[in-house]
Amino acid sequence: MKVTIYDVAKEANVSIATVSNVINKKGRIGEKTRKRVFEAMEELNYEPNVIASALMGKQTKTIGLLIPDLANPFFSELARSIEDRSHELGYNIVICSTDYQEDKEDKYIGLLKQKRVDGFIFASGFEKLSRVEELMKEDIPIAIVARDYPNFSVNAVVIDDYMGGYIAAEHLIEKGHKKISVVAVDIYSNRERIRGFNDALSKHHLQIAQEIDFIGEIEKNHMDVGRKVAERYLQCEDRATAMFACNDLLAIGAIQAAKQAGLKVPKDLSVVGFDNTNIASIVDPPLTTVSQPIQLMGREVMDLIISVFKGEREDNVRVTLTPTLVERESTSEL
Amino acid sequence: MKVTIYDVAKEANVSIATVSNVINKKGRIGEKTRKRVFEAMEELNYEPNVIASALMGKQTKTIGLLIPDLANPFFSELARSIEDRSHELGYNIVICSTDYQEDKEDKYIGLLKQKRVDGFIFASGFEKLSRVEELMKEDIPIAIVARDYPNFSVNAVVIDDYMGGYIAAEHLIEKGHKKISVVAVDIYSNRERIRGFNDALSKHHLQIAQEIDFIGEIEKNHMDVGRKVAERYLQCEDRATAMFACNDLLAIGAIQAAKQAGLKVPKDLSVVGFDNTNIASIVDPPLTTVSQPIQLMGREVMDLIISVFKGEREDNVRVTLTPTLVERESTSEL
DNA sequence: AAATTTGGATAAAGCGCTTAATCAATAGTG
DNA sequence: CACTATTGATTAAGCGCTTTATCCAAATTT
Repeated sequence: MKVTIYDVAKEANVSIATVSNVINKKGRIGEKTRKRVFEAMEELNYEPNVIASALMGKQTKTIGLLIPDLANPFFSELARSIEDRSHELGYNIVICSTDYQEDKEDKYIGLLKQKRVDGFIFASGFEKLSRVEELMKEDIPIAIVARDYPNFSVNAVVIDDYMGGYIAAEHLIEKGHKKISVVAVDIYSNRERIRGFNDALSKHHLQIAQEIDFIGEIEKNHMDVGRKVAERYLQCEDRATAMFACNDLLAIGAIQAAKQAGLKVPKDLSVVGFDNTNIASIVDPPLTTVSQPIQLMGREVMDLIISVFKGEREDNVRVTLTPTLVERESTSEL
Repeated sequence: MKVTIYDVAKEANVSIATVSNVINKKGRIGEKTRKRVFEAMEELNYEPNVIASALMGKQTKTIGLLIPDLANPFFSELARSIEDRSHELGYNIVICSTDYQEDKEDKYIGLLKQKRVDGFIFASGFEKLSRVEELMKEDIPIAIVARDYPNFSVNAVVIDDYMGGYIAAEHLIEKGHKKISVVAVDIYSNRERIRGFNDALSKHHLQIAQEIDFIGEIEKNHMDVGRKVAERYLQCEDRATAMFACNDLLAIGAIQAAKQAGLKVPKDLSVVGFDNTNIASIVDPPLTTVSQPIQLMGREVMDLIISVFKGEREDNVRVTLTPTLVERESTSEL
């Protein structure tokens, strides 16, 4: 049988209340009693039942993490960094991949609420705020990462997407490019990146070479999207000499399309990506890309939600991190 | 305030036992009462508290998944497939990355036991069986995936590593290669793969060109390992014309080393990888690799552990899946 | 010496649920 | 019609813990 607090109490000749107090470092306990209790716990190999204490209103020490797709390198790296920090702080995370589908979001949130997770971290991919608002109304701590909701007061760790797009553009402009097109799927952060990108071009009296060609549905495989879109761009006469892809996967797809069309990257076409996932340095040529500080984001968002638990910090804080350009070999002078 | 089973009972004018019974489809309940209870639940927006029912000995509907590193594509893809199946079956998984470190394994197993997960899935990376045996002694369901322990009776979903190595060798031999070296880190499945590889070579009166050069510690970054090892191999006179890398990351590292040395892949050096992760088709040239059926493995291991919960299947089943060779462009005729 | 404080422990209620035991009322049987 | 089954619902105990109120004895104060 599982050993309970009763067994420990009996073994140590004290009441269960005392054992509980020893464990939680609460109330006054004599030195010898404390020692006896510890010995009894050791002796019996006692492991407190988190379930039972959660039922009494304590934390479950578990946090729900919703991401679009765990198999996507950006999110698995982000999840890993959140995981690391959560373990440091004594929490576990349960990860759910939503595939950008609202019914899945609903289902997972429901499941996790029933399990009384201490809070939720939402990573990107949410267009609708209603669910978040609902949770906030129920006083369930939440934090958002890698996704900004301007005009909405919520705990969030974000990067400056606008700036990310801006520096991508500046890089390309510096290299002398004038005809630049954009590869993106239509989600919020990309719209911000494009806005920044556009503004940088405007400043230099340039504009995006082609109408942005969003693929209808947000397909699971961004690489295919990148390839298809880039193919189309490359077919038109007077093609662009550079492309800005709103994430690394899209960029890689674009590079593949270029290669297939017999173009050399970066000689014939420069490509800059976004995210700086591990694969950016794996591909050939290594990708010039706007780097998101993934490690830092994970740590920050975890710390943020923990501080909410503790009531330490003012609620609804927005932490903005800055992206940086990592220059590798997929871009060159025109 | 959170709405409880008591509120529902009062609203529906029945006892809490009745509410519990309609929720769990147990005992006899009249049609009208059932309806009234459902209406009350709907009305009050009732969500059963999994914590409380877990305390009564029911499942937590949560499974612990231990993997070496969530940021490694093979494992994040595997985790994703396990996650998908677990959701289909109404479970959640909590993922822990162990980095091949025993103290982390211990810590996470302890944490998850306190949280009363229904079972554990161990994915690869475990050299020691003691912890697994301990859990089995405590009657905690476990299953192992992507890691074989021959001579040990445990629920496991594995691929035939020996065969994987074997077909890799045959492929290279067919292409006319005679001088072949092996890139690997020293973990169990790799030793099996190499054994199969070796046997295939022997059958053709060949042998591995170079003493296998295991890097001491299992570094986090397999790509670096692959690069370093391959560099060393390529420096020696009479270098091999082909390499077998025991996973895709190692293979990619090897390819990078080859490129750096001014060699063309596959013209000057053929490389075959192992795993067939998503990155295999991303890199340039696309990787010829031994494919593990990741989707299937995830699904099978989940189904396996569930069947243990239900006592449906004989305990300690080993499901062996077969790897297949996916030929892409990193290998060619000599 | 009596009154008060205090350090150290306990009894008991309750968290939200499940379930075995029980019971009331109706239906079925000879 | 008396008696047993059957149906449908309830009572109450208990899962393993936390916590508040309470208590007792020894130490301190007056």
